[in-house]
Amino acid sequence: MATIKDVARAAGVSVTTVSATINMSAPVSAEARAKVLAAVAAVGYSPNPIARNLRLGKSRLIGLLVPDISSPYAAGMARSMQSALADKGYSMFFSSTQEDSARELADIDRMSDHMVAGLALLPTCLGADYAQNLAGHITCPAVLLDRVIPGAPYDCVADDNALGARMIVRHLVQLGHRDIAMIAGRVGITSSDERLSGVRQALADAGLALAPEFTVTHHQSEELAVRAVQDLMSRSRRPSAIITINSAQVRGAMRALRSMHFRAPDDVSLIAFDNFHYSAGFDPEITSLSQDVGGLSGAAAAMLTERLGWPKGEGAAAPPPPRLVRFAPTLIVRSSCRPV
Amino acid sequence: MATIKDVARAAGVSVTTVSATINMSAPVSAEARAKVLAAVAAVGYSPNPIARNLRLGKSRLIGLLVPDISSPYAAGMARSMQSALADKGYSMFFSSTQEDSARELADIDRMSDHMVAGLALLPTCLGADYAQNLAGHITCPAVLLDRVIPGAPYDCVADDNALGARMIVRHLVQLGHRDIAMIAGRVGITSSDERLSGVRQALADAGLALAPEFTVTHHQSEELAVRAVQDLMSRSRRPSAIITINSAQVRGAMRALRSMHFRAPDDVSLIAFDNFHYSAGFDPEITSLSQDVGGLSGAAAAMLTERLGWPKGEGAAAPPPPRLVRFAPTLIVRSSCRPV
DNA sequence: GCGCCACGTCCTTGATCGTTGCCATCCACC
DNA sequence: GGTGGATGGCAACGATCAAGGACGTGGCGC
Repeated sequence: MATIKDVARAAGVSVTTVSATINMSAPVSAEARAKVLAAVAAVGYSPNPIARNLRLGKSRLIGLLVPDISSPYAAGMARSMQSALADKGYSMFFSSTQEDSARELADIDRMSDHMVAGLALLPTCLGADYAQNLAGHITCPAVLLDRVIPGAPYDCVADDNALGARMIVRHLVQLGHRDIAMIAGRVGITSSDERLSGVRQALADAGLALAPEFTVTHHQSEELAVRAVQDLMSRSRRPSAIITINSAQVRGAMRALRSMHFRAPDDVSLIAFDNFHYSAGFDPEITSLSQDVGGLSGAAAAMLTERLGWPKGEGAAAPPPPRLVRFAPTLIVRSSCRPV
Repeated sequence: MATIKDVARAAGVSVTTVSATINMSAPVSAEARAKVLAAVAAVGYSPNPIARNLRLGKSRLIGLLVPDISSPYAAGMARSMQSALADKGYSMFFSSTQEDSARELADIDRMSDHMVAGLALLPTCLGADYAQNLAGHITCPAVLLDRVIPGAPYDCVADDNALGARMIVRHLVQLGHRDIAMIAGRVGITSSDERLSGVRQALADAGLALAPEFTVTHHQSEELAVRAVQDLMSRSRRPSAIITINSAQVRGAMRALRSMHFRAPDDVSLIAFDNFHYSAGFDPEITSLSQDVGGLSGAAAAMLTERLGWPKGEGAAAPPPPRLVRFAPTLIVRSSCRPV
């Protein structure tokens, strides 16, 4: 490992000159610059980011935390963000927090120890005083993905769930559905809450209502969706359509229907807030909202890097206040919904 | 940020004593230890890993690189490895290389600059002299995931593809299939090559053969699988069963069949080397091999940490030679295959 | 015209970031 | 006096940055 000293020796200049050349932090004569660049090439020098980070007290590292990297939504986010940030010269720290907020906070701490410049967080939203806990651990600019934490001082990118809800409800209502059930997620996760209240509102606008016995809120796992759908479909009065909020629930719903020898859309229509690669492989193919994961990730990366590059100091303009950007989903009509 | 000096001042001892207490690198009296620990708690000290890494020339960081984090296989690996390594106090650097070996090598370099202790790599296996290129960039212990690079000086965990092939072939042959087609992946990726040659061998053992016109090798994308299956199924002589090597190909195969108004297993049986969450949501549910991703990841993490902890120096035993560990898959019989 | 000072440019010396490890020192005890 | 455990001082690790030196140039006063 060649160090800056080796370069200085090879170039016959001081380490400061080498540093100034590389970082363009001070004027260097053309002659000296040429000698330095030649020496850099000759000894195969690449700056040691560890030493630089120590000296500067900051790094070009971004921490990414998601509850479960196995979910297509999180994986898509991770892929796009990593790509976008790598293009801007950032490397990525990663943690799949397994829906465990203690782990999440601990990993944020570890990342902070490594002086990450920023964080991208799909938050677990678990535990009392979650927002406050988070604030106690995050010491750098952060961007929240998918889930809003009201009042938190971070940029946030999210789906336009109210719009998505209107799209879904309009589609179902146009098909004549009135007995609509919804399986939402854990209360307190805004993406789920917004989808639920959006559906409620959209139904109200259409003169309909989401019956309490047709409303399920719980953790969004496949198993619980299986039970929820089995329960819904064994009632004397059954829904004619079921809305789910993510891909795991779609899997669960399909399994539940099959176990009861029901079929979508013959016995019940199925529609989801979340599209995924496999939607098209199901039979029926699942009508679903496609969330703009690429758009979200791009915006998140852009907002984060904007904040990281914000000039500091006396004369500098104040950074923008926390922003919330929403992206419109697209309804992909496939074959899992049919007219009543 | 409290530093070790703050602790030393608060405890009334030297920084050396604080360091010795924390690292247990030298004997410290019970009295001093108590003072140090109290001071650590009082000032809220946490060691600065950057400074430590600089000083020691190594870190507790592991780099993970996969071609595409969106694939369930890679995501499962990432999740398990991150979890296992976090438990041992390692943090994770992450890169989704987008099936681009230049990016892969560049990211390995960046990770090396950050003095990662080890690498976990699901290699792209792309480009001429791939193994040699890799060797030129990897400067720390590494473990290869899923894809073997023959002769490379790294531990490797992989599926037992020969066994998997025998299981698949036995299942199909028992159902009376003789006209079997296989869609493999890019040549040069051992997991694909082994699956193909394993199927060939297993068929040969059963007195059958894989017809050249029923053998497709290409990059393992969904789109190419669509075309391959459309092609296979538009022949005058059609296969009675199709074997695919991964989940993207299953999606493609399902789409192709639907586009031609065929149905599995009525018109053709379908079986896959790779199980995934969504296999059960498909109709038919896909009969597939479940690869032991958890086992693979656990072994990979264990082998890597074993090497990282290997004592160095004169008297120490030599580290083990590169090891290749294979994990047996399980055949999950679902409803996508039927007797001829 | 000469000498001095001021100034700008380019470069170097030396301190520093927080940590660890080598070595010297100190004290108590045999 | 030797031994050995406990502790502190100091120099690194590789980089950046503040301060100041060297040097050439130009303006100005005598």
